[in-house]
Order: sequence, then structure tokens, then C-alpha cells
Amino acid sequence: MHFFWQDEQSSTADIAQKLLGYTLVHQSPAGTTAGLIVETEAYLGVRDAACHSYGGKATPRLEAMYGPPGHFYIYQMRGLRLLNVITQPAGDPQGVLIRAIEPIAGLDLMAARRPGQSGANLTNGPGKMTQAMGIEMSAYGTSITVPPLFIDFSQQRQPAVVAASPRIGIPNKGHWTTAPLRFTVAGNPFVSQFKGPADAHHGWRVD
DNA sequence: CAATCGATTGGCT
DNA sequence: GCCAATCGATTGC
Repeated sequence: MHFFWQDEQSSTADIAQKLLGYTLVHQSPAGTTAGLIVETEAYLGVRDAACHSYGGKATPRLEAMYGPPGHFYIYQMRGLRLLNVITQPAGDPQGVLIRAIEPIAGLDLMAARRPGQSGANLTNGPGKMTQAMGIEMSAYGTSITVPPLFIDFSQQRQPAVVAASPRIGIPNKGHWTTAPLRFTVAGNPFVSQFKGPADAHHGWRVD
């Protein structure tokens, strides 16, 4: 299998933007869930004060960050899991956080995994998304092109407009706090902290 | 609505 | 023990 940046040098910010519109799929015993990626954030490695690998920090939990590109790095926080894709060659610990998806399959299963929640609240945040899709630490370090958890690069929905904004939850980090490294499909209601009105086509280009 | 706060799990010092 | 790339309920305009 193949992912679009493995044969050409691309910046992590560039990869983060281009991941929008691809489909994230998770096959589990309970069923399959899938959705279009609508929100990402770039983390630029050793020079990025907001990145876990800032300053070359390397602990057992960060191992996947230093590994080859095209694999998942999963971080646990307050009992939730945050899903990242490693972007650069081994030894350059940069990644993209997948923050939100627009569900396209397994809606009932997502709702069952998120009791009391519905609509955009199923997947409009990094912890909500992994909970709705049933993503576990067993996917840590696995390839982004191999089931049960993978990104389908065979087709892509094109965003009409990609918006850049500061990353969420990065206080007191100087210019890294305000750097426009968060990318969203403008007008898509599944983007975290989205405040209407939603675009008629959810921000996707129509032909 | 916008702002604030408490919950709560795992990893690191 | 302390802190964290969050979430959801509650409070107060």
C-alpha cells in the first residue's frame, strides 16, 4: 500500500492540509466505522514547543514518533486517545493529529459508543472521534494503510476552502501558540468548536 | 452563548 | 506528585 507523501518530500504542515478529505476507516468486531477527515493539526518535531518530541525528548511512549512515516502514533490523555500520523523519515519526530471526521459509515455504532451524544458531538473532537470509532492502543505504531485501522487513499473528497488557524489547547508556547498549524474544511459542521452556519455542502467542492 | 471548572487516566520526574 | 495536543456540565451575562 501507498500513501501520497512517501515518494516526495513534503512538509508536515503540507501533509496535514492534504489529509483533509481522505477517509479514516476502522474495522472492529462490532462493525465498521468510517469518516472523512475534516480537521488536522501539524506538530513540527524537536523545534516545536507544543510537540511531545520537543527538544529531542524521547521516552518509551514516544517511540512511534521517531519511527518511519505512515504509521500511527497514539497518545493517551485523561483516559482518551488522540490519533496521530507520523510524517517524516525515521529520526525526525513530526506528526499530524487527526482531530475530527465527518461520519460516513457506522453511525449507529458511533452513537452506541458515545452514550447521550448525537450529531456533530459524535466526532467533532480528537477524543470524541477515537471514542466513536472504538480506536484502542492496539493500533499504536501500525501502518496507516493496513486494516483494521487505516486511511483509504484510493479516493479523496476535495475541500472547497481549507482554513488555517492556531492549534487548540496550546497555551503559553510563544509563537507556537498562535502559529496557523490547524487545518479545517471551512464550513464543515464536524470541525471542533464549529459555530454555524454550516455550508450547504459541508464545505466540500461540488462539481 | 461564552467562560469556567471538575473529572480522571497514564506517563514521566 | 504533577501535568496533559480533552470533554461536558454548569455558571453567569
